[in-house]
Amino acid sequence: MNTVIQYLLKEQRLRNTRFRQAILQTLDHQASPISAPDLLRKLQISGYSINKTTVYREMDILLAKGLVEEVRFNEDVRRYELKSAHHHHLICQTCQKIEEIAFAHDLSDKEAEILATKKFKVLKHSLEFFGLCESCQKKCK
Amino acid sequence: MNTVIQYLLKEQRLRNTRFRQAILQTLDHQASPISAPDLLRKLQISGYSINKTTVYREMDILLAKGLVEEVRFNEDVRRYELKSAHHHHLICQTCQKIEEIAFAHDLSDKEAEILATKKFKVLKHSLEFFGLCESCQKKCK
DNA sequence: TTGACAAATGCAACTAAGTTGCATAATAAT
DNA sequence: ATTATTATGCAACTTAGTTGCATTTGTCAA
Repeated sequence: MNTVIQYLLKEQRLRNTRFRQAILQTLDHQASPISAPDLLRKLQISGYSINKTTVYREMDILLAKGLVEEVRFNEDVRRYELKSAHHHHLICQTCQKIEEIAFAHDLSDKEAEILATKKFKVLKHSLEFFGLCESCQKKCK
Repeated sequence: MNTVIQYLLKEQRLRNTRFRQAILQTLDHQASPISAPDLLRKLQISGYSINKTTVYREMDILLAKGLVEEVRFNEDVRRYELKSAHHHHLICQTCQKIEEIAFAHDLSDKEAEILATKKFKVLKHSLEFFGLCESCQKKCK
């Protein structure tokens, strides 16, 4: 299995279980953030007889250890992605396709301004764009 | 009751019912976005014997008619606020206090860039800041 | 290698948000 | 007042997420 993942587990003192491996592998191969229910289904289809409690608890652990990041779009579910470079998303409101964007836009000046004027210490932010992807724009014409 | 609300209802051809009035008044007096369950509780405490189905359906209607806006923080509930000037929020991760910020930051250049490079037409965005409010910063020291 | 301890897992029962179908009540226009 | 339309209540439902407790599994030291 992925040696980077192996290393991260060692570093965080997390046991190297088959489910944890499978979850991290799946997240790694994922092009966009996935929800716990989707992850569960995906793993079960792949032959793992894993329980939903395990998936939810695992996401909590990985979040706490800083291996994954939680994002939330305009949905009733939380989504997760491996923590890497901080990025944002384009969410199509028609076909629900989610695309990541490497975002050059820097908000640290803004966050400094918020601290100065509002005395609020920003620890993280979320910035997501909702609209129409290229193919859905064409369909709507 | 508020004549602005009255006017909006006329304009949108929405019936002027006591529940709709109460919901709009409540939203109007709200300093930050409120969830449907909270809104329901608030109305019931105020003496309205209103059903949760009504509240949920009402929010759908007001959303569709463009009278309210839906926002979502890192929670399992949707929140609603009267649609006015577009603004963003500071959400304290310790005491959960939510503050609105009138945000001078303009993202339309960014959205134009996204259209040009990604062919994605942005219809709306969400930008929220999570961190520590002034008093929680002091407590954590 | 083995034994012991801590971490991981399954199961069942639970909470809470949000939805739906259908019957009834209230509103607005004529 | 009559009528068509919209709003509402109720009950039953779906789904995400949580919790307590019993059991299994991984890790590490002896």
